[in-house]
Amino acid sequence: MGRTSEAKEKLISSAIDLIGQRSYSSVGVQELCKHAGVKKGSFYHFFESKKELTIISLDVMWKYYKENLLIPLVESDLSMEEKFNSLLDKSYEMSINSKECNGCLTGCPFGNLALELSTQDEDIRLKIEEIFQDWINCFDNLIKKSVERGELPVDVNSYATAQSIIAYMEGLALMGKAFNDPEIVKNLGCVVKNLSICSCKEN
Amino acid sequence: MGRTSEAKEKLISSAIDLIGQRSYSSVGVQELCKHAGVKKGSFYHFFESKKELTIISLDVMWKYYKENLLIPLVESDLSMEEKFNSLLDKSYEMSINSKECNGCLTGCPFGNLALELSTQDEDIRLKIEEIFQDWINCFDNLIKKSVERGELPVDVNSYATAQSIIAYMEGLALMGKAFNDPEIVKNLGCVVKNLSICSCKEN
DNA sequence: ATAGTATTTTACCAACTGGTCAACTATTAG
DNA sequence: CTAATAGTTGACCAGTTGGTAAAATACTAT
Repeated sequence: MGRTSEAKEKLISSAIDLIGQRSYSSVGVQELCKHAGVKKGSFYHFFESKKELTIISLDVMWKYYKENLLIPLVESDLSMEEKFNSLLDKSYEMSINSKECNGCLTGCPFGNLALELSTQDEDIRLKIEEIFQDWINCFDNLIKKSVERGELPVDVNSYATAQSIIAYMEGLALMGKAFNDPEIVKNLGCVVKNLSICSCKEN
Repeated sequence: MGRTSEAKEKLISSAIDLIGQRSYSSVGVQELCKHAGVKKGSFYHFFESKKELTIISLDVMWKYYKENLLIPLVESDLSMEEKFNSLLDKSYEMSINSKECNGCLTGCPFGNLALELSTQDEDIRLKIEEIFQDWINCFDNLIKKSVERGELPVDVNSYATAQSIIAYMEGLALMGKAFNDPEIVKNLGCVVKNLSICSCKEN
């Protein structure tokens, strides 16, 4: 009953766009509303706060990334090395695209908000932790399967390796953003395979 | 002539404290002044803007880190592996300390501001780029000397390796902060030596 | 057709933002 | 002792912040 609305979806995608390109605190509710073509009253009809919208946006982004990139890749019949190479390629491609569209690298939205807000907002930190945890589990499974297939020695610590790879990818995104240079993301990408091959043994 | 003042130094160290623990945009000029015990008028007597204070604070922090940690370590007679281990230990120690004092990991002040502001303020991004560049050059020299001493094969790309190590350290700091867990910094630290040993060959 | 409801709109709030300015005061070199 | 100067103070600015509340409106299921 009552009328329908696209305001909620429009606000979520505005949040993804604007906060992704800049930061949480540089984007106000006002600007979010203007960008979405929605009045402030409607904002607070659908969301109890800017923080709630941000947490929902994080979920939407993660779900999208996972379903459209991660899962298809994990389920492909590429070798583990090819899978990580493909992921790094995508990373590079997104950097190039970001620079063309916005003039600068926006980096990883999860890493961005992790560094901006982890010390200030425990709810947002927990959401990001949950996302990273899910991400780590994906890679952990991928590496375990790779061990089963004999691509990797049996004594690798798959969990620590998964963590390391994500840490390294986040570090790459950070350096790329700091230098505003997609080539950094490309040139350092090759290291990932070594991380997985020779890094984390069980102890 | 005229009177002397400690206001400038007090404001710089307040900026290092407050912005380091939270973020650039969550700390206002007002709070900075209150923390430093200085009136707003004095703030703008010494700094033309919050941004200028931030850039000066970045310089002060980097100078301190370089002179008190990096240079002594580079000039020590430890092996390269021991040097990086020592650096990671320091990183872990600082995480532990940060958690005890503030209840959370504050991470790397350069990485924090890089992700928060790189897309928004080109002057601050350039200052951070300059700092990272200096950092990379330090590690590059260290690795080159290590090659000369025969600790590393002659075909390593010292510059790319230096970049990778810093990227990985920043990634570690990010994950530690996101999980609010110093043990992440510790457990993944061991990977750094593999990065330098088997990662970046010239091509 | 209409009752009920989901959404939209507008006006509003106090607190705070970064920044300005002119008057005032303490100090120091000559 | 004094004049020039460096530093301090508090009042002020316009614009913005996240958030509220109630009335108006458009839609939808019956």
